[in-house]
Amino acid sequence: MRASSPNGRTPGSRVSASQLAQAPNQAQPRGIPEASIARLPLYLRALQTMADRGVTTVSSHELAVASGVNSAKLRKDLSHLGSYGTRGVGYEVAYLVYQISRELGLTQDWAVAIIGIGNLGRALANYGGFATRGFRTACLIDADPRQVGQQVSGLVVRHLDDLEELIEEHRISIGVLATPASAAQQVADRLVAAGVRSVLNFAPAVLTVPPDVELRKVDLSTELQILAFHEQRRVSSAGVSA
Amino acid sequence: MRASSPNGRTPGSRVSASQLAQAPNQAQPRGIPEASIARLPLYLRALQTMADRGVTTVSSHELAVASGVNSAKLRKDLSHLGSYGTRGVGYEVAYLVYQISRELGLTQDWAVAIIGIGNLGRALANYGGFATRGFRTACLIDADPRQVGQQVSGLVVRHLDDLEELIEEHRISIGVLATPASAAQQVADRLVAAGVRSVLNFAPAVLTVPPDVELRKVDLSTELQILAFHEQRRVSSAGVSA
DNA sequence: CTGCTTTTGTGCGCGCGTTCACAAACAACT
DNA sequence: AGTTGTTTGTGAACGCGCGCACAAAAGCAG
Repeated sequence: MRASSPNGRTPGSRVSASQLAQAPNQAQPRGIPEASIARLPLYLRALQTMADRGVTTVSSHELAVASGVNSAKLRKDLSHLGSYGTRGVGYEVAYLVYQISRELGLTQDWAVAIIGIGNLGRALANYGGFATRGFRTACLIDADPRQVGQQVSGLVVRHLDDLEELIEEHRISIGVLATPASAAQQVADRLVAAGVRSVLNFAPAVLTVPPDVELRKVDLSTELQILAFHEQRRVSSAGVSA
Repeated sequence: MRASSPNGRTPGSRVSASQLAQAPNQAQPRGIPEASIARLPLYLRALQTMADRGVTTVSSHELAVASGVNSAKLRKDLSHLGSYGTRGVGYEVAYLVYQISRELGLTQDWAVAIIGIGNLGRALANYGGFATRGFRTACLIDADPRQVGQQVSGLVVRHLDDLEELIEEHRISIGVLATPASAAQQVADRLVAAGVRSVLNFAPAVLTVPPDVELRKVDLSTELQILAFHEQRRVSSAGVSA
């Protein structure tokens, strides 16, 4: 086996104002740490893989290795959603899958709208990982008249003008922004105004949304730049390979 | 103006074993905190936008607002790469752009290989954000014979069999994995064996790499699941809107 | 040259998250 | 039933990162 990968971090930046400086961060009914929540999808995927292989029971150590995290961290994460393990045995895979799915809200289906049907938007529309995890891509929206009317992944691309109407019609709860950076804030504003309170932003722009809107951001080039930093440090500290 | 977005987090999970438990984490020559590095690309983008608008000088507060972070945090981040500000005035935009670029290693160009030319791989290949930031997509690789030979974004897709050869030929330093989850580990192994020490993984799989390889992960569906969690909590704590 | 304003750079405290380490709990076996 | 072995759940310590708040520094005005 290879070296373990013990160090997981929050995957994706939470940009929402869920814990402002002056907000006393009042204890929620079920206060699961944000860092734990970010790892639940990881566990869920590992568990589903195991379930597919017919595994019925798993220890914290096995699941930790499969998820690439520390086993103590894993147990603490799971303990936040109740005591679903049996000491001396481990966890029942199927039951744990259900509990995590329930906690993440994946037992219901969420209607997702993708705005910006460029290369990335099209990739997201075709991405199978959404549908299998309780997310339903309900509508595709673009501002370019040449895109409108085209069929992508079984859906007809609609025009940005109809955004508000489409959101209400399809009961969209999550908006995915794959627009150019210049249009992102404007579209985000309209999404928020139309009632969407969860936004996933792929556009390379800093967005501002009201505090009650959850905004997450994925920046592809940022990731590459962080890699470049480490690569560069390696090169400069070692010798330059001519 | 809108509500500020004060809370930035590490954008993307660092999965590499750069700080193992027993490793004493020896002080590097230039020990810039990982959290700071992750924000540098953010500052850089804001600064370049300002430079394009002709702004020559910027205060920490202005730049902080444009980047969506706290101004003290911003100053501390910048202080890690030297004292490039003038008290009472601010920072010179052009000089700061240069310093951050240099620190991130963006003054040299990095050859990137994208493996897996499906929807996502194609989107990445066409993504303009890479080229403008010092990254050069040097080759596209796929295992599917039907993809091989096709032209995508000005490059001909090559077969996975030639991976090692292509990496050496193009002096690839960064590998981007956009393969199905089932193939990701196998390809990662070959990348590492061929000398690639920076890997960006888009496949929904937990990869294991040697400790000296920097592995970062972007998981699209994980982000959606985290959004779903918050959305669900909102729904369950408030009343259900019939 | 002196005093006032602005903005950087940073010392310090605080809170969160991670990890170790151990006791409680359960199964299996004699 | 008692004993042994395994694994969970968690108390406690540690370290990192964030943000406040302030002193040092630079410009500017008179």
